[in-house]
Amino acid sequence: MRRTKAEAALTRQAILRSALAVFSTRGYASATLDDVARLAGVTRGAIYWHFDGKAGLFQALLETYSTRVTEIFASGANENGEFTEVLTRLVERVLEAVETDRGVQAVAELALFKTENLPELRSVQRHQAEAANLLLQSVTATLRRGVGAGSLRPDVPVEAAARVLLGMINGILHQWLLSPRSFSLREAAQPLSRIFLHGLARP
Amino acid sequence: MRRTKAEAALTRQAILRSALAVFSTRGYASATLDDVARLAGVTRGAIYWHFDGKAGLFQALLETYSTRVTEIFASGANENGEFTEVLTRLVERVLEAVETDRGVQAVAELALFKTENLPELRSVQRHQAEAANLLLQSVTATLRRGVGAGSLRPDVPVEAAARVLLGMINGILHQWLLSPRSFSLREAAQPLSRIFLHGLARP
DNA sequence: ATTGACACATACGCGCATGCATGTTTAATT
DNA sequence: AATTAAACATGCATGCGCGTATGTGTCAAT
Repeated sequence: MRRTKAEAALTRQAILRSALAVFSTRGYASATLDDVARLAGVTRGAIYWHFDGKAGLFQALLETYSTRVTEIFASGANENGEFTEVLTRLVERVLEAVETDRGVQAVAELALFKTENLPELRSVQRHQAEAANLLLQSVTATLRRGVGAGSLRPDVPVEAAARVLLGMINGILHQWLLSPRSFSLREAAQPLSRIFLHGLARP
Repeated sequence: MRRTKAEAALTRQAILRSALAVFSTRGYASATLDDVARLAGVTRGAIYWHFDGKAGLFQALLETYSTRVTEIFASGANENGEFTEVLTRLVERVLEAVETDRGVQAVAELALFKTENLPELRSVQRHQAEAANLLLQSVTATLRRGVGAGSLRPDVPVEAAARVLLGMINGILHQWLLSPRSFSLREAAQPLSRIFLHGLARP
């Protein structure tokens, strides 16, 4: 059954797609590799060939979509313009990505709020924690630049403010993900993140 | 081995304490009833006598501590005084409870951010969702009263604002719980929630 | 004093998903 | 054309943790 390389890459993608669906509906612990395989139209043997067991599949899944989110953040942070506007747009970008892209949405749900701490997922968790810390440092630096440029009040505790800002995004995401999409992410978050950022601005 | 009623209640408490420790370190899925039993100095038989299996134990654990949190919320919401002050104090109360009480802390971690959606926990999840919705309605009503009393700007979207406020708390909690206690909850959150609430107040 | 229920301990069976060790076919290499 | 190895499928062994059934000793009541 040796398929061509293109076919192999295709089944790999199919496995990843199935894994996304199964993991996000059943959760990691309850999901079985057999479910993933059958949904992809293969057997567990294919999974063990392409990935390093269950944990390896999960990690590969997270990496696939986390790069997309980091791209969004990186592109947003390097924009120029009025300071508050830049951050507001950044928030909007991220939330829009989550709201429209089902893949990003499911992965965000898995990585942020369903992080089951099994021993086999230790390395995955460390990876996530590093990414979160990097993001915090990035936002902190952005706020610090805002203070330096004089557009924010000098007495703003930048790191704490960055935590609150990210926490706000996370919190909104949490609310939106667990309630059955009862409200629009952007419409709810945009004016209020503006309020918060406006509170940081110097009078 | 028929212990007296007092002794039985004691072992029940011991089981709950052990369950809290084991579930919060290993997570629900990875935790085993044998670990819980051995930590409590009993066997699995005792657990099955006092509780309805693994899911029942988990549910009982959550209920034990969730009542304490709802008490805090209820007591805070019925205070009177300047509107912004009341809400600020409420936020502070909740965060203080989480920061000081290890039990509340661990349960918050389990219930909010490690909610593994196994089929056996469906009823638990529904219970949590109901509680969250009730809380949202409560905060929304409080904000609406603030608008009615004229202390908040009339154009504030109350429900969205309530979501953001709760989301902010959740987000901060999330940050604080997963990072190794690298900052003080109250010190970080208090001034910034004040900023947000001040932004809602009418000029 | 005996009985019965209580509060567990012990023992058993059971399913189930994982990991690995093989087949088996076919594409690529020479 | 023959050999190699890729890309899986299949089968097997294994362990682990849950649920329950049953034992067992002790307290309370008659």
